[in-house]
Amino acid sequence: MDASAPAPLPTIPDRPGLEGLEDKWDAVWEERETYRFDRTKERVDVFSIDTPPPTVSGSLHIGHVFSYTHTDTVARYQRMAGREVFYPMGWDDNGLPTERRVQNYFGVRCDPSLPYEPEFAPPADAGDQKAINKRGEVRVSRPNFVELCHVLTAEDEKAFESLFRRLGLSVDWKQHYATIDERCQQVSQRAFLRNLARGEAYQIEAPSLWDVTHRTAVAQAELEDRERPGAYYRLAFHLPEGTTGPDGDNDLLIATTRPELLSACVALVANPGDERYQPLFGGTVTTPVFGVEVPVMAHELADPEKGTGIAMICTFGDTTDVTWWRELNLDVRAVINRAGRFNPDPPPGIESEAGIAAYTRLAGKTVFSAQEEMVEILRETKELIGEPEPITHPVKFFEKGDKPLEIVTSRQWYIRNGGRDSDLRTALIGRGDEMVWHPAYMQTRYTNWIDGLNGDWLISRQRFFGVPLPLWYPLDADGEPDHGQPIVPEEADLPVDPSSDPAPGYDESQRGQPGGFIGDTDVMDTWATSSLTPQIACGWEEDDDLYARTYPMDLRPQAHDIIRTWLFSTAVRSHFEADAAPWGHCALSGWILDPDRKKMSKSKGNVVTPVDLLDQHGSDAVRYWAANGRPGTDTAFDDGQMKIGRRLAIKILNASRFALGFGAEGNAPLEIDPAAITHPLDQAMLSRLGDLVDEATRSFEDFDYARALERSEAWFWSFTDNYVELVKTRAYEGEEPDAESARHALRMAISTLLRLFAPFLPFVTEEVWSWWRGGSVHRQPWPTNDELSTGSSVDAAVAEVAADTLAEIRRHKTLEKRSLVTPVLSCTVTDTPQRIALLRMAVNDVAAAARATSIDLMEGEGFFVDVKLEPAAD
RNA sequence: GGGCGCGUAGCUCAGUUGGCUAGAGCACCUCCCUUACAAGGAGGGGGUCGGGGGUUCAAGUCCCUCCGCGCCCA
Repeated sequence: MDASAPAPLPTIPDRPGLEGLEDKWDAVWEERETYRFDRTKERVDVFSIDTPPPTVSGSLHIGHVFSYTHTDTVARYQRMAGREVFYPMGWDDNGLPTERRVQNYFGVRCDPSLPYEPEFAPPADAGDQKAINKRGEVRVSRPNFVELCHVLTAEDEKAFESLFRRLGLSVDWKQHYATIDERCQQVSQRAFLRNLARGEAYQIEAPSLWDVTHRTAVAQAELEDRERPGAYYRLAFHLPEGTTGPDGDNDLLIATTRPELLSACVALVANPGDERYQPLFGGTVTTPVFGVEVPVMAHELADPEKGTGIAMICTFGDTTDVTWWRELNLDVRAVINRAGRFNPDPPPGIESEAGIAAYTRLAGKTVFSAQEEMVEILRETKELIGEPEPITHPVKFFEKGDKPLEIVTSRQWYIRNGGRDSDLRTALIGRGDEMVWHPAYMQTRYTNWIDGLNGDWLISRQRFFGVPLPLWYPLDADGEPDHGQPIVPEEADLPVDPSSDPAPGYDESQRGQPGGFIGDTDVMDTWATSSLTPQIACGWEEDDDLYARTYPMDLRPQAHDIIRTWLFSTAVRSHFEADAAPWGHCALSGWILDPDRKKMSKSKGNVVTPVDLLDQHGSDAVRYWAANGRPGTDTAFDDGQMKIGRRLAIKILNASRFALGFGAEGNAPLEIDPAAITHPLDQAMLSRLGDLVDEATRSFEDFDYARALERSEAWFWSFTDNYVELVKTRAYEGEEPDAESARHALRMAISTLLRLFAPFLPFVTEEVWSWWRGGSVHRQPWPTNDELSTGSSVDAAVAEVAADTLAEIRRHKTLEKRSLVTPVLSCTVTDTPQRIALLRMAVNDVAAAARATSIDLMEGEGFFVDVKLEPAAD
């Protein structure tokens, strides 16, 4: 194995550089299988990582480099710390972004009712927008569409893999998956069928959030609020003859932002404590224009402060309407269809001639124009009171949509997630306690999200590119489907596509025929598949041996904005499937904040891509910047940090060249013999290095890679500025055994430092390691304090006292504006007896580094250095 | 409106269970070609730690409150 490979004869380059290291070492690592997972290792020795599969149809951006580097530093540490790292890579190509891209690129449209065409070839004019516009879209079956998705995503995946290799991710590239590939579909469908069999998945006809552009249902987790201008319209409802309302007349004013839904009004509602409306509860009023009699109800959710304090309930204007409708057992008066337009016929209850006439003016209109029309009608009937009052208010959108969501009633599939079941909710919140959160406060977001759920997880989508729901429905003698009796496939037959595969027990010719079957045309939500990445990566139900060695996984790294979606849904699936938390740790990375980036791209006319950054600064330098971003913390894009990282890498090259130069001309490998390290200053330095190793190890065990880097870096610069300068003369020309002590200590320090930096700067550390050591630095054991022991009990403060003294002499020279090589004629150091005793052990090194022939030591009260320099030449 | 996070030098940020004169890097200024490194080195200036109050022998750190910024949820 790598770790025990024999050390080669040293080859220290004269002018070491960083250029070309990425390509060189990526090829070597691949060839030597440096990061290959050894699946003979037992679970206890494995560290498995549930890598986020990036959306390949999106563009590569600097955020990928940022968070994936964080994970890689941890992976590399764990590998060196002796765990066998299971680090697969997945690609997320399932879902709407890919669907759009494939449609546009190939000029095709998916039609799930079409049968699969085995001979279908991708259109020859793919990518040629003009030609596609000319010929128009070609309709293809869903399996053919999915094939096209594979063709295009394969290209995208290459770009991602290339970037990630270049970045030096220590991924095992033999282990990979794509969320639309056959294996993932199989896992996704199998998990769904098991949910179904256990009653965790169910279908129901219910109002659900609906995006009219994409014509699909969406889940609560996919919502976002956007501020939109709107207005309060005050409408006059009419009280029964002879009664008066709070305003003392026969009318009852309600304020609404959606007057167009008046025809869908099924009740009015006010807060039970609202004295203005208490006399009306239990009674009825008549709607303006349509003349429908609706009840006046009381409900806690009605806000007395909002509008006139009484609201109209419509089926359905928003999610509160759904709650009221459900809890108050109201009628349905649906008016908006799946295209976001008003139905052709008035809803039940509208019977008056005037009402029907008014509705006819709305029929077929979009929500937007229906509102204009409705307001016009209300003006005509003088039932719009006063002028609309403009406001801005939050409106719910599908996160990928650009029109406000509507609510329509449809048959959809759900997976239970605690949104309607407090026991399950408690259990899922409890799963959060089984994971260690990095940083810890991120768990609050998880808990809060679950606490705020108000329904189960809607997983069916009326889209094409996704994993199909593995279901068929029998058709009765009239050709009507019986949704209550779904037909499921055998697990052995997965994956299935019900739009092209016949239902078990039926023949394809019976599709759509009375007495035959139809396939469910829906696909599952993307998250319904990506919530199974631990099962997918670990070989659930297809490779029990691998599964036993890797699941539950050790680490889920991800961005904090998708706790509510990816993290939570994964916890749901593992809870049901394995009765376990999916991981022991989850690490949430922050975002890249870059207010100036837009400016840059505007003024310079080009966007900085990750590949450009790697080209410009080198991978180690970019990784250095990324690794400085603390767990969970948003970080500014800063190419200044990349320059510093580059400098650090160069410094490592040069310091190593110096430290390893002694004895490198010989015909033997360089040795590190702790017994040869006899000088107190060398022993003190290594003792301090041991402290650093302890701290870096603690930090990494706590997933705080940024601290490990910061401390190692600070230590290293101090090492080169002080220790290296102090021992330089002794190492070059000192007497034995002191000279050998310095040389062995330098080698031991470099060996340790290379390993401490290896997780951050994999290329430069590997390069230097190859000069004089065998195997890959990335397969070496993580350094320990023990291995740095020289068996001495020297007070490590020797190193500080010597460095302090040297610094004073340097300061003196600098303030005199003299070169640091200016000879010191005489020098007297006064310090406390303890410190003088320590300094005495290293005073020869200090004198040599200071260019002093001798240094006098005096015991006194405090630290003072008296220096006389050789007079300047002129 | 609720929850979470943040506010420390011109900039980007460290600062652990409260504990010496609050740190680093970048930027700025001065000096230095010194055989690992000028893609370097030595030094210097720069902060009432967002405001106020409290606890304590001691507060950047703990508590309260206010202000500002960001994210999530209603």
